[in-house]
Amino acid sequence: MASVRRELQTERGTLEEIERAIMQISWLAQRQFMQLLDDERFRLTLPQFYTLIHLQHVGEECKMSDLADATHQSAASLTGVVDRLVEKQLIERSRHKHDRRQVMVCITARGIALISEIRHARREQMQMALGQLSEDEVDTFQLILDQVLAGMQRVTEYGENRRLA
Amino acid sequence: MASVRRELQTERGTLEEIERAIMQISWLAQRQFMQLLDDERFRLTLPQFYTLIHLQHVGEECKMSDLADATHQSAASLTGVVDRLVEKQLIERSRHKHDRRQVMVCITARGIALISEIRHARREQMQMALGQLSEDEVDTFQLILDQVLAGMQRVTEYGENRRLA
DNA sequence: TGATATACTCAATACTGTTGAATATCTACA
DNA sequence: TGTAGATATTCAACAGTATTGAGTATATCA
Repeated sequence: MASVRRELQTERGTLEEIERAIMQISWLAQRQFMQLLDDERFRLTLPQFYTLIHLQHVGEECKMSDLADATHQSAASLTGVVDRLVEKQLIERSRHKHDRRQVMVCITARGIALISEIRHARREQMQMALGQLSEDEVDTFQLILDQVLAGMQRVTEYGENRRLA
Repeated sequence: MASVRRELQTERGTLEEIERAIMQISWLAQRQFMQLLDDERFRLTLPQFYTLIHLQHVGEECKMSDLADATHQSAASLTGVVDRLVEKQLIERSRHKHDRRQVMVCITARGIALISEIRHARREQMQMALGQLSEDEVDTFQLILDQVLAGMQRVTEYGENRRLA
């Protein structure tokens, strides 16, 4: 941590370059993925996809509020997203057995199948994007990405804590 | 390129991990940045910001259709985005001198100042996200990111070419 | 001059995001 | 037991953005 701080003070270029690159990649990645998801086979939006994939990842039924936290959406907008996924029969809504205030959501077999199709379609794009990297670079990249992801999750938590204060 | 293809066939885990990490980082980065831009000081949306920052980057007036291409938005939605930026006096619209069909857009001093403020606010988040990386890792990360960005831009171009065919 | 191409905007519709209010249900305490 | 307060979710109203296709203005070329 200290090393980056120091570098930031003395030579601010690299960090700004990375910031710029991450922003551009994020924007581009979302745009490209949005277009892929708009294909007639899928007809999903980004929030719908990220909601669906989280449900597939946890593998069991999930509380609305937990789902909202995990996908970084407000409970209010998640309601609409879930409405549309239920309509497409990709997920199912139910009530918690004991606490009937809680709405539980679960991915269907159809939802799992769709995600698998999307991942397959996505692979072609990823191969092209990462095609110029050597094997070593791919490995290094993965390690660094994991750390960046962890760092970004810290930012989110910090922001939430600060909001409470 | 060949090396990644080969690895994909033999051991598909790494590439999928990277795919997952890039998707998560993109989603998270956009969400976090969205919240930052929603601050009362800025009140911008993501499309508005990326449009503004492209205008600042080119530094001179820019045709609507070029701006749409560069920011990966349709001409139709860009019209609305530009409307709102003009309303906030962050950019200005004018007509091309010779070809009066073309609408030219240019960032104002106020727009430049706002971007500078946003960058400054963003820096805190980035420091926290990248804080765990060593200096070497930061340098390596930057080099790899540039290649990934180039790769992703190839994907976009490929997609556009294929759409024409 | 008239036909066609180009550049952009507009209109209708769908989805997502925000806020704050409304509803239902649970919990705890007198 | 009954009721106040906490919790979980939805709803309603509104703004922004994406998509499509139609409409308008201007330019170009025969």
